[in-house]
Amino acid sequence: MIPKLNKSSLSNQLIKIMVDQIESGKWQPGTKLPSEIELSSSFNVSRNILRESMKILVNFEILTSKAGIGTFVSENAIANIHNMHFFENLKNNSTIENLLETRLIIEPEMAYYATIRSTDDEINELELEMLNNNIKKHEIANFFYTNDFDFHYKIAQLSRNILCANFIHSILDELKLNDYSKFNKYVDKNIINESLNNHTYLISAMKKRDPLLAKEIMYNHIFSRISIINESYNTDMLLSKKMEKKRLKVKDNSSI
Amino acid sequence: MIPKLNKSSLSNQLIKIMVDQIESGKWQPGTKLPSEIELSSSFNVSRNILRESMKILVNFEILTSKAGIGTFVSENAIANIHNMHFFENLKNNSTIENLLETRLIIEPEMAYYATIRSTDDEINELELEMLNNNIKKHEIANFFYTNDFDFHYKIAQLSRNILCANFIHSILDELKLNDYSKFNKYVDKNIINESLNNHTYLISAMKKRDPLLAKEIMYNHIFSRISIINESYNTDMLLSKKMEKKRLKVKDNSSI
DNA sequence: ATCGATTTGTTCGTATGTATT
DNA sequence: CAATACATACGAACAAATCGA
Repeated sequence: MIPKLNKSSLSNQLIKIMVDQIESGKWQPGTKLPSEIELSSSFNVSRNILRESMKILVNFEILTSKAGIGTFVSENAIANIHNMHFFENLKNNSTIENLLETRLIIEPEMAYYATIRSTDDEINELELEMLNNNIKKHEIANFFYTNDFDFHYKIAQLSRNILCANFIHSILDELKLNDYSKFNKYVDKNIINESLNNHTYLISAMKKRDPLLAKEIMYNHIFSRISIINESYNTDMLLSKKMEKKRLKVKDNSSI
Repeated sequence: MIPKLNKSSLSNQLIKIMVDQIESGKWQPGTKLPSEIELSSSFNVSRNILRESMKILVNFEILTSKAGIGTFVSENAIANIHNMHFFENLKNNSTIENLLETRLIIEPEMAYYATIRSTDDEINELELEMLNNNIKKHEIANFFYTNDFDFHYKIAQLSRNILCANFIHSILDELKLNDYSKFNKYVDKNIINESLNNHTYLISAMKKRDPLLAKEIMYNHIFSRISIINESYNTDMLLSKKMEKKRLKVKDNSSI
């Protein structure tokens, strides 16, 4: 039941052609394009199909159309083409190594900023939701990971850095889609409980308003999770990070 | 000569409506939509307009169309809606504080990974380009910032983390667009030279294959740049980061 | 200020190719 | 094979916005 590949519809080909025109500098930012009728005849397609392609580029703000005047290459077309490529890579070319490594880079900082910027009420609410989810996971282990991602996304939101929060949201989504099953394969009760303890520990750090501790907990939390997957896959992706870890002085967690 | 706001074209309204349908759960992932004819008549628009809207959602992989079968809500529609929102926020709702803070979060790690993953040839090439750009900047100070961004983007590329590299690329683009002039306003010869020294220093750390040093240099480099802007704007955005800096032990740079 | 030319925005009718039954 | 349902694609037309004479 695998559907055929799209073999690139006409409008997709048109998009590529037009983006190439801009990237190659033949269509400079600010210049006015030929009219839709001219373009459609020169591309040898109907005006409707051309419009469908242009609508997508307009949506990315690579082109801008003004009724009665014409269509222009937008002033920041190149930046928006980068954005489009970024978006495409996020969907299609993201490896699990890249995704996990990105979490390791960003999420500890999210914990840091969440700790210094969230209100007491927000922390309490986060704790409540976590406790509720912990109860649920004892019933259905599968649900645990969904909630785990939720917890991480909420931390990112509390950081007040919308960009990074959105980025992490997309990263977590992508992990859910690509490797949800693989994640679950290597999970047992002990790991779940360790993960939950980390969450509890992190919240306590936030309550103490100790951002550096929160950052460290988040780092170790994600790192240990990656290590499990890493060992299972027997890859060497994070070997260097492991070396770094030895050089970090890790605080004593026994106080909790 | 300011053009009127679009007052949301028909297709834009349609996109919003359809995304709402999916986000609210009325259109579940995997379900088949009514045919284009039915939809266009129930939305009271022509088929072409409907198709223009659907093309955009198909492009985001929120919907998928199969000729002869129909259009479906894609299985990972919600994730892709997040991506779409992420993309919109990146374009429209990114503040300079968010952008700069994101650089401070990610770029030091990019320097870290670039140091352990780039080849000797790549480092040499980077150095050559930097030296060439340094000569140029002495002639036209304005060009300096473009080249500065280029340098930072190349470091990110060398990290081999495509996701973060793309992200940083978009961030840098956004900064160029939004605040290029403001950046330049507070720049004098001394700052440019300090910046150049940082770049040289960073490359030397990469050559020594000292990732932690590279990371620290990058952090301090971006931090000091932000501080300049920060002081000029007299905001308190990075107050907490300043406090943290006091707690970091900074290596002695005199060896260079 | 009106008119006409140009261009995008929108609609309708129709034909074709593809998959299901 | 035939009938059906649907997306894909084309062409002609009108509406609305804009600009210049």
